[in-house]
Amino acid sequence: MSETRVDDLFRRLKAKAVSFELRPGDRINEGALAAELGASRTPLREALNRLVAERFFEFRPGQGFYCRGLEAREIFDLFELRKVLETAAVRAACERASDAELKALKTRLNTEGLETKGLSVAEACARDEAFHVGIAELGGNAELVAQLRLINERIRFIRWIEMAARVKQSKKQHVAIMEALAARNANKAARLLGEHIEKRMDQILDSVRAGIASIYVDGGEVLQDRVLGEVEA
Amino acid sequence: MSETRVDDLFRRLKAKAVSFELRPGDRINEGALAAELGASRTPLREALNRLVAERFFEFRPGQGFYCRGLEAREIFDLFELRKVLETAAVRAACERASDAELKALKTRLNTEGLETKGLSVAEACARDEAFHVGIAELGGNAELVAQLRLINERIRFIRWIEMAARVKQSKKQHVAIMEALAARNANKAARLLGEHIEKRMDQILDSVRAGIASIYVDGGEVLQDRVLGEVEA
DNA sequence: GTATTTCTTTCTGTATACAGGTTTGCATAT
DNA sequence: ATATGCAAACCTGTATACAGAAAGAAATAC
Repeated sequence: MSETRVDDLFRRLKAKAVSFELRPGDRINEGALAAELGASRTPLREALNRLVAERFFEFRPGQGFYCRGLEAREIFDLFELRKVLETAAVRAACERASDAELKALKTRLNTEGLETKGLSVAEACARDEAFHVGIAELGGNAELVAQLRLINERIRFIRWIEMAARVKQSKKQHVAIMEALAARNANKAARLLGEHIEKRMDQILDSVRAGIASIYVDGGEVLQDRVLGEVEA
Repeated sequence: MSETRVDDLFRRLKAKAVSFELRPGDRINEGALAAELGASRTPLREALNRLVAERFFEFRPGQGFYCRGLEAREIFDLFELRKVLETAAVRAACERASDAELKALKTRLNTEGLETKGLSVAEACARDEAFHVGIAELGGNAELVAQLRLINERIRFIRWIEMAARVKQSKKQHVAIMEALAARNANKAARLLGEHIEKRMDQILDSVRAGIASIYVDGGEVLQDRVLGEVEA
């Protein structure tokens, strides 16, 4: 058996939760959802239990499963945590990465990391994430990378918001980070990366508010498919 | 319903996995384990699925669930990650914690954090963890704390080993860290805490080796119940 | 004696059934 | 009109049943 039904449900449910296609606080009707996804309740509940552990759903005894909320505080903490992990990883990368690895990352950034024109929000965001995860991987700590990946999934919706709303200046910052990393200047790389991630609380608050609006107006699925225009520098 | 059977199984299975009462690589026989725990396979599998997400078990399609391994590399990465999180948290605590919170932590350290004589390994280790988590909580990032707690569970066995094997000098270090924290000296607190956590790779390797021995000799359950003697300074 | 194949047994993967609790809607009373 | 109590519908929590795959054993061929 190459992929089990639980794994399939797990992925599909996570996608729904990441994009808030299931809205914050929504109670899950197991029977209905199982029917919709073409499975029975047993594997559905197994997948949901995994997702509870990953914080995409919560479980209330006697009441079943609920979609995660969208709390500004939680998002803020996750961004801060992301900054902690990524700055530590880039320092480690400055020490540990091989020249070949650094060169490969730089090449990847140049070939697929800088041009967002014509991409969907989801694709552009995926490339942004890929660069950041790419740095983290050079730090050589697999647990840190796994943790970062999980955090990225939980804040992805907010990054979609910011990507769609704001003109992006992150490309230049990415280049600058890459340069500091290539020069193995740990302090500079960590400082640049930290500043790059750092968002002011009210900005996250804005994004959360915009997120809630987008969820309840569009249904949320539209956002990720919006195509980025020429304007973005 | 106050506690569901899945939650109960979840806790009990996690305890077994933390202490390696289920040995690394052991295949789980669902029927047998369910009978042993007085439940049926359905809630057992739900609990196991949560624990897969928390990395205490792994799942191989068509073969079922396996107890996690005990890999030196993974332990090393987790210790490094713990250092990253805790040093970041103590810096945040220096900035954000209230005087009252700092005082309360210091009191707790003095009343229950320093005297290990007569305690079991598990109890002494729990107090050590409590102090570290207490610092992290003052940093004010709930996600970081949750992550740290999970890491602590995954490396608890190694800390038992080290607690049981080595004379502990950590008390003095705890006091010094607490002093730097109370003085809100972020750099010093972070440096001391980082050094306190840092283990050399070969030391972890030793502990992992000792752990594997202990698992297959004692069955592993004995270790945590050993009582600490007078010797430990 | 070793390797290979087949057969048997066992266990997993999932559906379904059923009991008990929870929610919801309605009716009644204040 | 709002609150309270009752009843019906629904949904969750868990056990069990069954099909199909994997592991193991036995037998045969080399």
